[in-house]
Amino acid sequence: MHSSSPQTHHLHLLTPFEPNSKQKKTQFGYIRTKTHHGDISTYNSILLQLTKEKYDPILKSISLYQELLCSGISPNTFTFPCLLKLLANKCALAEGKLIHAHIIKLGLEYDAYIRNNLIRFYGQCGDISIASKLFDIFPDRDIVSWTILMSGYSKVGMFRESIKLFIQMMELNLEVDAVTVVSALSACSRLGDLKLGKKLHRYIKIRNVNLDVYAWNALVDMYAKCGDITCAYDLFKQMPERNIVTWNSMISGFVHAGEFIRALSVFRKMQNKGIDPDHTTLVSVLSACTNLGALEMGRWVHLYMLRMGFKPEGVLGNALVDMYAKCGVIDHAVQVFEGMMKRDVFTFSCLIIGFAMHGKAEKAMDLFSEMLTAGIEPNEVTFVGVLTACSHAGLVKEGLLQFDNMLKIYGLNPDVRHYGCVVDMLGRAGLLGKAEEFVKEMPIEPDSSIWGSLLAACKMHGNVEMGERVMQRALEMPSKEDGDYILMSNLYAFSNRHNDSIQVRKEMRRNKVRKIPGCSSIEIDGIVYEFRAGNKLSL
DNA sequence: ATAGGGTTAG
Repeated sequence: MHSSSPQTHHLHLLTPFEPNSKQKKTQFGYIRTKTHHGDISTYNSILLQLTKEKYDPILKSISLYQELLCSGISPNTFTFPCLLKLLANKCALAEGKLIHAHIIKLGLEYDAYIRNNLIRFYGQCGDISIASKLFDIFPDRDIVSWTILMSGYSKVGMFRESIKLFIQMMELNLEVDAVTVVSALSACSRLGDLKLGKKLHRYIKIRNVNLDVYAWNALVDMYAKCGDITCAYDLFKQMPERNIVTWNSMISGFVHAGEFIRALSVFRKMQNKGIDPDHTTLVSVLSACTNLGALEMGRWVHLYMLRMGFKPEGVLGNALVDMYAKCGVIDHAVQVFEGMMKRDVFTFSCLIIGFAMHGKAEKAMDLFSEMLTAGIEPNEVTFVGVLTACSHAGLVKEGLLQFDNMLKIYGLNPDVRHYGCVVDMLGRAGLLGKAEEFVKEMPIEPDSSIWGSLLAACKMHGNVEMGERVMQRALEMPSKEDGDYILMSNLYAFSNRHNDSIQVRKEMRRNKVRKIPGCSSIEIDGIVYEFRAGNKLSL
């Protein structure tokens, strides 16, 4: 692993700094001392301007700094925050360390702005240990230092550490503001720890923190991601001001909670308020459509995108491919896929799963090869698609090989989904003994879906003896599946053991296992309605 | 003149 940044070639520009020398030596020899931009404040304002540019003007900023040094001008406390911000955005760790040395040499390391920017710089560049060390030795850390370090931890996925800092602030009774609160809450969202989230919320109320729309959004998101969608929606309704992110958080919150109809209903409310959806909104809306099989609504999103000039690229493109693939219009999924400029592991995985689900195993496997050829590393989900394809096509040998390759070649640990695919594959192929053996030797605890697959295989091949054995194991599971009873009952019936068949049905009723009420959705004129068996149509 | 925050797919 090489840790050298791609900007290393600029390093020679940053020669050892001597503020008062008239000439600067670089690898290219002596550079004339000449002021191009006047005094230090002019340089600073140009640097500040650069931090606001859309593109990454790292070359420009470094050469500007270089020019400044060569002009014999001393950088001051206003120079470095801008410079560090520019370098942080590019993760130019090596250059930043040099700048850090310059800062120390100039004795500017005790400036609060510079210290905080250094912490931020190291945090952004992924060297969180340096960031935290700086924070620790910083005598005058303020609320900004705390927040910056919290963000640094979150950036590298150390959410517990991030929240630990907030708790420390609570214990020290330090002032917290809306920005600090956002950092803590978003770390909590990522952890999905509702208990912790509630604790933070209580503290926010006790301290009477003045919440702005960012903080409200973070609260809504925290409750949604931690599984309390009711509370999230209550806060959403009572918050004083909403923006597009608020709506997006609420829609994605409902999607996350599996409440797809309510997600679309919030989307409709958003439109009624005249708020135009952005990319993020459409991704969540497409996800809801995918899960509902709401093809017409999905098509509408696609048309809307075309009308508004939203390119089907990146996350949005992937969501569109997924929607078409799962809603049964595989040809459109392929069209969108082919129209995309860049395809990543998501794009490929969506289409591979799509092909596999449509019984097009060969296409799925071809696409998998194409993906590998393109140098895209597969992940766990890719293999769910690959194994599903093998299972449906009866490609047992290939499937077992791919299952083996997961860990051997790609270092991916198979989870219960993958084991389920293999059981399904062996079972469908009639290799019941092998399937049972495979389940016995699984390094993870089989769940009810595994037993279900095995039982389905027994039913398919009329193996009562094994079916009884499997059923026994299925009944040991904490959640009894109605499908298992029905499979077993049908297996008996198929084998002319009608009394046993009736017994199983009776036992199912005795154990109060009911077929889960059919819950589905339909679209009428592109409006998605949900209905449950026995219930009235409800929006 | 300079520093900290939110939403997105399989």
